[in-house]
Amino acid sequence: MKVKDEQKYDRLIAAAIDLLAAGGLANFSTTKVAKQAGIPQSNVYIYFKNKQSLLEAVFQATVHTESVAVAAAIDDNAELAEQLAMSIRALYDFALAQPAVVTALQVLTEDVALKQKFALKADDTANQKIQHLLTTGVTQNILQPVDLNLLRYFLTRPIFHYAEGRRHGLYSATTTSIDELVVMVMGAVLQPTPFQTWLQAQSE
Amino acid sequence: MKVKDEQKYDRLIAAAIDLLAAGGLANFSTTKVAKQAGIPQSNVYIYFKNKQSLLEAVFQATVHTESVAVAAAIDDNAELAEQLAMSIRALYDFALAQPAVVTALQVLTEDVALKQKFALKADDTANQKIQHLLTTGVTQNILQPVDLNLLRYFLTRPIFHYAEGRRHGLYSATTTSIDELVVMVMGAVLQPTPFQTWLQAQSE
Amino acid sequence: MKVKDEQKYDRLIAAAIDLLAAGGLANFSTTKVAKQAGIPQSNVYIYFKNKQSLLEAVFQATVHTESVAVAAAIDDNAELAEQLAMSIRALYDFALAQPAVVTALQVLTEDVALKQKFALKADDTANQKIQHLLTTGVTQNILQPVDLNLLRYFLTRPIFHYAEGRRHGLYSATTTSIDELVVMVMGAVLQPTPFQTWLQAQSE
Amino acid sequence: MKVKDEQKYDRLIAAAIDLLAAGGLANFSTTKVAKQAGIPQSNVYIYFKNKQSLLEAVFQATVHTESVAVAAAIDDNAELAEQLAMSIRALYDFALAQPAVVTALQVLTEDVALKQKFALKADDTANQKIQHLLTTGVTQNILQPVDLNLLRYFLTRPIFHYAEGRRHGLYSATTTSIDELVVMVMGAVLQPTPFQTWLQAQSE
DNA sequence: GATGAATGAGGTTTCATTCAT
DNA sequence: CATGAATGAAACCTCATTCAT
Repeated sequence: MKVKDEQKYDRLIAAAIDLLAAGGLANFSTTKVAKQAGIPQSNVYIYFKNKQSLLEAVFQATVHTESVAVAAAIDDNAELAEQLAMSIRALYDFALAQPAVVTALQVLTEDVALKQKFALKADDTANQKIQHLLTTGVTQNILQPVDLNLLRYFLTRPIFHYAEGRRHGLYSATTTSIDELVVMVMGAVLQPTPFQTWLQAQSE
Repeated sequence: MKVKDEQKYDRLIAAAIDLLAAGGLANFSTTKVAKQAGIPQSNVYIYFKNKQSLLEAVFQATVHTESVAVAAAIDDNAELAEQLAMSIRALYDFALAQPAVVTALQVLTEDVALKQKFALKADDTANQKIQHLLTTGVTQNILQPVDLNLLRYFLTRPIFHYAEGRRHGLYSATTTSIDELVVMVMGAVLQPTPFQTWLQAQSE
Repeated sequence: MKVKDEQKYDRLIAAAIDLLAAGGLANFSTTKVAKQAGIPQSNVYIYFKNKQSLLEAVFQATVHTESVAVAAAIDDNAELAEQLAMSIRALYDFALAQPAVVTALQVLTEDVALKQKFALKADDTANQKIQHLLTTGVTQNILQPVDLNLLRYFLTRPIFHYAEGRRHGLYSATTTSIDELVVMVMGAVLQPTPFQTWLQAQSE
Repeated sequence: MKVKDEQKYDRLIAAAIDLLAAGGLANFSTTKVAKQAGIPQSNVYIYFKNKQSLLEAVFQATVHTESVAVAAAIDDNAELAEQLAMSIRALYDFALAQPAVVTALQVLTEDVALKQKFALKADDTANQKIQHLLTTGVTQNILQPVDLNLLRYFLTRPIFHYAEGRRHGLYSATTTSIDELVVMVMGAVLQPTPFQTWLQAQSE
């Protein structure tokens, strides 16, 4: 089942991302993916076992792309809180640069029927780095002592939402800036005292 | 579109909610809705112009139910910050009590293809009450001075996410309590100083 | 089954004519007729036994309207050939004045499934007058000695076709005038010698 | 849309022609076509993009068949007027030999909703030949100086009408012969003088 | 491995007609 | 008589998946 022509494989993934971003899961079909990729319909089943399997691959690909973009933007030498702020801004930039990837990822993550069906690849180093950042933050009493999934939720979903809102004109830089969003997210994930500290560091 | 037999209308809405909650938009069909409601499929078109129109009705119904539940739980005499905290808890209770309604609402709100296609009914008084709360909060420099949509996002989505996580075992009361979630959300939406004030009021 | 509210009856007929003219039999339905007439769907079955019966009534109505218009325009004192020419021009004027009626009639007459299912009302005096004209013409060796139906075909269909062509820009007055069409039709229905005579009378 | 199994394609076209001839556009459906062709309904969409596209293919096929039959019967060495007379008789013979093809073509040509939606294939040589005949006739002052579409109308529709009338008993050889029809059509399309000339040539 | 063909199920919508009120 | 509701059939079209070449 694996990959003779890697170029076609990639084209299928890319087409699937575009399709998901444009119409959501409800309008997603192997037929459309193949057409968009310029590949015969039945070829989808050479590269993927079935529709579900294709979606899983899309999930892995988008998570990975996003993690890499975010991890790359983090300065390891900065304060932990500052590293988080950086990750938020990086995610925002990424969401503006690659809206389809982000939207596709959101579609897949949000879907009721697929929820938690997808297992994250354990060996994604970029992903691990971010995970490590959170663990450390909790241990050092900088971050709220809650489940990492919840922290991650606050650090991603609102940013996706805001980025999409900006792209579609729901938000504008004047009514709601990215700086304000960063403050809000930091206010949620940081413990009160580190939050104050971080705020003062910002205003200097 | 005048409806005599309101009972069937209601059954269709209820069936649609259940279906959306169970399978998302991708697995939603008028055929299934009708079957679930125990009604011939073509009857759906007596009560609704088309599929889209049915979804719109579901949207209105779920928004309304949720707004009512939340608005009812708010004590008008409490401090504004405290009213917000109440609304968060009310929303959480509602999400646990009526998970299907909340999930259906989320499915409809989150969908790429439908996004912002649905117009909120302007005359929903429960909804207006919450909107008013936010406006006042911003004017009085208690809430972050951002677009009301973004405030509302923070005040709903994370709660839905957490409630669903609790229901599915992703979160448990010991690793992450609702109290902690309330603090996080308040940290996001309140301005730093009112946040501090509110925190102290909590610990007393 | 017959007609309490004659106004609604007429509205249904008129709506049916418009519908047939706009979309042909393939897009004709009792649902659409009722909607166009602003009348509840099920009311169609008060005024007409069924769809077929409604179409039959439309047929009678359109044939009658057309016959009256044509018959009224014929000068009984003119030469027989000239009377025919008048009828051609009258039909053309009528087709331009009431395109929907003419098109609906054509749709009904041309349809394979209905063909010759409709019996012409025998008591239509306007219709009888034209029929009489043709009989006389054949008897007097002015018209070609063929079946009256065929004469009538030549005296109507090409005119409908031309009128519609004019309305839709297929023909224009400069490339093909109504005068030329009259000559062609007269050339078809008149016997050669009367045709020559008629032609000379024209040029004087 | 490349077709391997041309046999099924042809069967679909043939089934469509029969269906159109039997019931007109109003009773035409892909379901029925498929059933008549002995093929699953969804297979229609392997060979044709949609219903409209199937009808277009039927149109091309019938026009082509008819043009070929007519063109083949024309003796290039005969007088132009005589060639036209030949084409009329050829069309009549064709209409008797292949009534379904002719009726289907008429149904498609006459329909209000489809009118002028179908583009004639420019590369149909048989069709071109007839068109050339008409152009020449007009240039040489043999045919009436009108739009070619109108000439073509007179040279086809009445013949179809007559042939169908014969088949259904509306006309019989004794009341109205094909010879008489030829004279009528020639009287319509020829200019008066060539018409006289042609008539005399006939009686010799 | 690649591809066009095949297929049966399912989806949305419209319809003609009937019925109860 | 008028009308909204009801219904089952049928229409068009798309899909996921399999198969033969």
